[in-house]
Amino acid sequence: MRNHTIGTLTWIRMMRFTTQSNQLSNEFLKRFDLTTAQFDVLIQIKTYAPITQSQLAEKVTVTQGGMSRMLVRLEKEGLIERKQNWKTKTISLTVKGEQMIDAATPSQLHFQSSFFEEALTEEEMKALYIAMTKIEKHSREKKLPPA
Amino acid sequence: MRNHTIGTLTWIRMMRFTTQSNQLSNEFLKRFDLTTAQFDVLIQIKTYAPITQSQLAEKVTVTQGGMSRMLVRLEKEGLIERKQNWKTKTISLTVKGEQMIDAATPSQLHFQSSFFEEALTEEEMKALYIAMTKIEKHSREKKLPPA
DNA sequence: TTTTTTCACTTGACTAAGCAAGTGAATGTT
DNA sequence: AACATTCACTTGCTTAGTCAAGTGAAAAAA
Repeated sequence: MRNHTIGTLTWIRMMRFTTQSNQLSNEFLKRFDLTTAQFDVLIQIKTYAPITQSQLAEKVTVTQGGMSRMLVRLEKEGLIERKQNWKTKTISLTVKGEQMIDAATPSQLHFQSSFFEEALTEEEMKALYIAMTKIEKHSREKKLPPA
Repeated sequence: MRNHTIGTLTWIRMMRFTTQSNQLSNEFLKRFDLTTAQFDVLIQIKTYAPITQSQLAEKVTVTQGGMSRMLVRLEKEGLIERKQNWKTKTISLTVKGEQMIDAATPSQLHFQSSFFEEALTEEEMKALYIAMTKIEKHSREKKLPPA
């Protein structure tokens, strides 16, 4: 089991880190009665409202089905509103939703950054940012190798 | 909504990338009848067997409950065996499980690396590896800030 | 020896997501 | 006008995971 190249080691460290940091983030957001996934969706709505479900799904890398369910939960909690508009549903925040996201945003963004800021130097962070930008873009365009 | 520092931007790119790459990875592993989560668990078992459930859970950053469920599925598929040993259950691969993981490992590891290798230079990859090692370690030790 | 504690694992109720089939309204086609 | 297509969204079934309460057997305490 020494097939592990620098690439595969990076991959598993990144996977472990994201699950770990997601868990901590969820724990952190409990004080605002939100989950990481909900925070992510709400902040997109706040930025782009009014927006349709499919556009929203695209922005957070989720299928339409997943988005449909997420929005049902958020609507049940009274954080968002959906209006039927021609054949589209337009999504926007309720007052309650706006208050929650505004309350949570500063500390949550700060918490997210702290994972990097506490472990890296200024230059390392810049390099990491550039690398992630490239990798993320590449992965969006990547296609499966043939079987 | 311009609270976005380099840290928060890095965070969301990394999150988007990992979900994206997980999805592609799942699609890729379909040809071996596996999911990414299953591959991850099986390779740990192959490396560390015989191992207990809690140790395994720790290794893949999952709760004991989550591991219990995962192993039930893998056992139902006939990929692993669990033996009651004193109060512990010891997990090991079946022949079928061993065959599957051996068949999938080379291409899956190569596929994982390709996300980085195709988008970065040699130096960038090294720097990324070092950064991820630091960050991952830091996140394991990180504690929640006080409310 | 009985009782309590501890420990490894399981389970019920839940969030989150995927895929694929289904629904229902608007728009095109014949 | 009647039928077919497209499009945005929903829904059933499944994997994957969380938390917290529950189980059952071994070890420690009474």
